[in-house]
Amino acid sequence: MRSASDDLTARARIRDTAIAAFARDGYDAASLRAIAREAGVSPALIVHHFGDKNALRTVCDDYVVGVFIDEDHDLIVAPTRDRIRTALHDLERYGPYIDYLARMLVDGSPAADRLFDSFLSNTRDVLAEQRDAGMLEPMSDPEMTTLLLTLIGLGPVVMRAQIARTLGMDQLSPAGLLRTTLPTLELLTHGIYSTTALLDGARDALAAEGHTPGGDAS
Amino acid sequence: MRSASDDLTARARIRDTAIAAFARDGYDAASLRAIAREAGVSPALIVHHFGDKNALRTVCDDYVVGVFIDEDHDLIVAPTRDRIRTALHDLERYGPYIDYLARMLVDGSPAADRLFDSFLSNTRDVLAEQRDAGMLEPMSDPEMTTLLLTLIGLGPVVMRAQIARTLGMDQLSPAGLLRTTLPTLELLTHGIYSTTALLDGARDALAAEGHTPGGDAS
DNA sequence: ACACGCACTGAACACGCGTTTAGTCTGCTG
DNA sequence: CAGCAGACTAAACGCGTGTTCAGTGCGTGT
Repeated sequence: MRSASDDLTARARIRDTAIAAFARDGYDAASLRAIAREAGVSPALIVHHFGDKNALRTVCDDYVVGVFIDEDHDLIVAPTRDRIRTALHDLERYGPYIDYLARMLVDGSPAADRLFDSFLSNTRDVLAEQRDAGMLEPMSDPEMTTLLLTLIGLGPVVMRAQIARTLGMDQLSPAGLLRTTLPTLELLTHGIYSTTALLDGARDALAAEGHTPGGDAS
Repeated sequence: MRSASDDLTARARIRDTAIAAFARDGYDAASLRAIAREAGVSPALIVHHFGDKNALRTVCDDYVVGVFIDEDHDLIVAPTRDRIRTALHDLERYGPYIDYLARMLVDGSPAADRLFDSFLSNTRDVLAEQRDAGMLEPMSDPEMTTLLLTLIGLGPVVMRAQIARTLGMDQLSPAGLLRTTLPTLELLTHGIYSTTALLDGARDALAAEGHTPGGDAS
């Protein structure tokens, strides 16, 4: 388990260890001493390389953000035939950082904001692309729908542990992904309701509240 | 600000203060001393009443779980005309505990498991009811869809801060709720895709992987 | 060979933490 | 009134934390 990381510089090894520790235990509960022990260095060396614990966190944040932002990844929406394969491949690449990402998103660090915005605009781009291709239903509030879809993509990431417990398997394992794909796509293409009664009712109710629909039905 | 809680017993005041502090700062970062100061008591009194910090946490967990579970609430799925009103009312009731709930769900405390299971089975019940009423599209994997819908309901709760930042308003405010309702219902009744190409593609791809659909198309 | 720089360490420091202890005050019960 | 019980506190204890400090050893350039 150590041989793989022996060739890394101590600085990189500390960073990787810290990312794992922060993801596993949370920022507060992960002590410099524990990280140092795990990385095979002294606590003082961490300070020597990074300044202080908070700076180490920032470096980890930026690194993880880089992993998720660097390349164009459509992790979130609409896997088609070959996308499924790439998703399975991406698993290995993103796997170690998923839990870190989850903690970032709820802790509300500045880096998390950047990341969320990036996911959001990625969703927006994919949606625009699909709209141009004539694949989309009209929607009353495209921006809000974009946000909604981003949340739907991120929800499983953030609540990964709960899903794993419920499902009896990791949703981010190959098997879990396969099980998730079909119901998700069904939801996105049919919705779940065969009647528009609920939607119509809400439209009426909102109109009665004096609410005017937000966007254009493109 | 204190007059409202002066009539509470010290024990209840400590519990309420602790819930707010845990929600705001997280369990680790919220110190007994800070909670005590905020509640106007000595740290020792907290120990006197609750035993230790972890027991205090358990009491808070149970209390919050009770708030969300006690009564039948369909916070998650399908607001229709009058449900919108009750949702707005529920806001005040659940508001103070939303952030606490969010932290529970990602920290993975045992109480969170109970809560998640309760939400899940609530979603399942609502779905079964609607299926009996003939309102639902057929779905290939009902249990997985139930999980998906629960996640969709909980996602905005857990990532409340990100949404508020993106939207420029609290999504759990009346205005935010109104803005969210319509796009959500649109998604649930139409989906977003006007073509079944993506879904069909995924079905083919999954079949090629040797995957057989999970549930019955009821 | 020497000196400089840099990765690195062990020991210590101050601090805040959860918790304990010993004790005070108050209100009730006999 | 005595005495008990329980709410409540000030002070202290031990500990683990992030951080600092003084120093060691090694590799490199001169």
